[in-house]
Amino acid sequence: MVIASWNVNSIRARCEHVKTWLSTWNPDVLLLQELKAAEFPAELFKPLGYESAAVTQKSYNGVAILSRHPIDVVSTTLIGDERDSHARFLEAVVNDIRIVSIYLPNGNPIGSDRFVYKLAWMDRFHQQMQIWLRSEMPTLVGGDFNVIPEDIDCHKPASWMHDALFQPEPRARYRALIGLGYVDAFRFLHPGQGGYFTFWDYFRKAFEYNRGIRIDHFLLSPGLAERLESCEIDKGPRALDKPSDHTPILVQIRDSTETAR
DNA sequence: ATGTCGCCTCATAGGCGA
Repeated sequence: MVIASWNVNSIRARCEHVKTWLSTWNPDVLLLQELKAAEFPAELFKPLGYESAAVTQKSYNGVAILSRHPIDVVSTTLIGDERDSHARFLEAVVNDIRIVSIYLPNGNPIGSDRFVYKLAWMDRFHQQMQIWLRSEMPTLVGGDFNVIPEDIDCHKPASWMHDALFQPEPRARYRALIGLGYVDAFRFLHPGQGGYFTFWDYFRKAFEYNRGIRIDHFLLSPGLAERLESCEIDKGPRALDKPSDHTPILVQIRDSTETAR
């Protein structure tokens, strides 16, 4: 089973890119973030064989799950704060795997209310991740985590020193998720390898010089990590005309019936 | 500080968020 994730920075602006990419790769599941629209255009993807579920709000945020297989939506909100109205979380079950699409708060500037919200969101997320570990269901969380996990996950640490994505607090919280037993799919299969990014700024020819950051991640529960086959970043869409500032990341998961090698 | 996108509106320019 192939599962991909892509922050599209507006689904309206990127619908042609997404359709082309789906017909090229034919993933079983595609997680989307930053829809930036009140409605998700589900009908655009049905002719390609994808059903969808989405959590949306006007102008900001928004997450979705596209799938060739039936989607059973479990939750559209993150636990721990009923007043949190941001569209950043969608939990579903597809093919006996819990699949979660997240758009973690950016948190800039440091020290602002938005930074406080980011840390609180990560604390609530940690709680939810802990609860999931107690269930039988294998879990995959994918999306824009807005966290640069380590120094090798950015082109030049000095350039990100004053950015919320690179601060000790969110990075410690990301490490704590790994501490629970979750596996960062890309880093697990490509240990110690720098220069692999999922986001490049629109300005200063950042993509041309590969000045980027790795902030779109897949976290796999321990049992699911044993079935991890591959994890790759597809830089292709970032090179297109009118691109998103992010590019897709893909994981391949073996069927649970297949025997381990 | 700046760069560049995409969204929205006391809308065709400017503010906000990223």
